[in-house]
Amino acid sequence: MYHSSALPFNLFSGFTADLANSATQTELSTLMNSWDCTDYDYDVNDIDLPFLAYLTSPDYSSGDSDICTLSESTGVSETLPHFTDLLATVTTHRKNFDQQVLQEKINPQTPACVEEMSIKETKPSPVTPKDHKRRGGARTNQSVHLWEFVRDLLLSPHKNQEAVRWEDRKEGTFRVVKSDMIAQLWGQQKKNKCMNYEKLSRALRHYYKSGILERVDGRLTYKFGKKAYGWREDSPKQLT
DNA sequence: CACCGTTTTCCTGGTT
DNA sequence: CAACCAGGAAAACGGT
Repeated sequence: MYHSSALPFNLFSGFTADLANSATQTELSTLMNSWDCTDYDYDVNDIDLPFLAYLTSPDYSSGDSDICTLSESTGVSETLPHFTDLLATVTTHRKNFDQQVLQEKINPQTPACVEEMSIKETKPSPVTPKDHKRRGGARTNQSVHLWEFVRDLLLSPHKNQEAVRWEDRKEGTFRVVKSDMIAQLWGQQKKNKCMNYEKLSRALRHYYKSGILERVDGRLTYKFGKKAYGWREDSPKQLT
């Protein structure tokens, strides 16, 4: 049923069957507590559990077997496209889940955020100089971080629209090709019509300090840092 | 309610 | 001159 090699972690025997059969978040959390994930880079949190469960389900396994076999000679995965697909699948399911949670949180009868959005849209407002000055926003309820968004663009050419492309895939360097486009895409994601590349790039620069991105020479060029995960083509540690 | 992390907004100054 | 880059500062906002 479950393909151990498809998951970016080692799992102990019997774990996956339990995982797939766990009905509630609490059950899943309890189960996860018994698993030591310290050996892996992947940072698992509760929200990932439904997707881990999905990966172990018959639904997932029906069409995908022998994913991510490792070459004995090179030690590198020979079926990387499958792994990329897998990551994309997990990402999609995660997003759907996030949307679902969001929808449950928002009572359609009292659409506070919709109201807020319409205010934002219909009322550019007679701003006083001060009002105009600071109108920040935090991360969205969709829980997608900017760097993950960029990573997903790099991994999903169909969404990408050539806004960003790999400069050196192995090094993790990438280049923003269309700065306006990527800002627009990010703005769509965050439902923020005021997003532009200036602001997006400032947000990217904040990642230098946390190690998610590293500085590299060259305009519009960035590099994934040690704290970034899921972007690698061959990640033996994850494939085990 | 306080605090934290992330992102947004704005800004100044420097570089390509 | 336009487009970027580097960061500081402050604020917004979701999550805990």
